[in-house]
Amino acid sequence: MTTPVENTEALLTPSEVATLFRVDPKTVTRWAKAGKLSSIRTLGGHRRYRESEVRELLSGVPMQGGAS
Amino acid sequence: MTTPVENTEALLTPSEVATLFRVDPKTVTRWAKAGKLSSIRTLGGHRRYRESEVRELLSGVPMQGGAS
DNA sequence: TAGTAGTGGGGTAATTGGGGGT
DNA sequence: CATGTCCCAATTACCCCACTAC
Repeated sequence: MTTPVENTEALLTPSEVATLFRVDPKTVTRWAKAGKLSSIRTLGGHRRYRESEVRELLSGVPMQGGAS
Repeated sequence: MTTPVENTEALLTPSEVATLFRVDPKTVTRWAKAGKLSSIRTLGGHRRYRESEVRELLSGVPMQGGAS
């Protein structure tokens, strides 16, 4: 709340997301490539994922915009 | 390393649940479709099952307050 | 600066999903 | 009605090595 310059969203590493979904870290990377998961790249090229988004996906929240 | 993720429920793969119940993985899928078993889908469409729920079922004490 | 763990990238085998039939 | 097995296509898991993160 009173934290200065604090707009940082909690980020998760590929292995952490993989543990949450009970899948392989490589699979999480695949989801990011497919655009199914928002990924933030580090300056070195590694990916970080938003904890809030991951939790919504785990909660069974349907994807937005997707209609058929 | 810090572990900001602690709200994690242990998940099981279809084959693991099938092994525990001594049935075919397809059968576990049937149970999920029938709503007899809570299932969490991966972003690729594969199902993951809650270990706690499976254990309750294996114990012969099905959860009545479970979310569908 | 060095060292260990994790990650990215590509490729291949195993598992899973869905429908249909016994 | 419930389960096991067939088909196929898609997704996932594990193999390698090079680079990043801490």
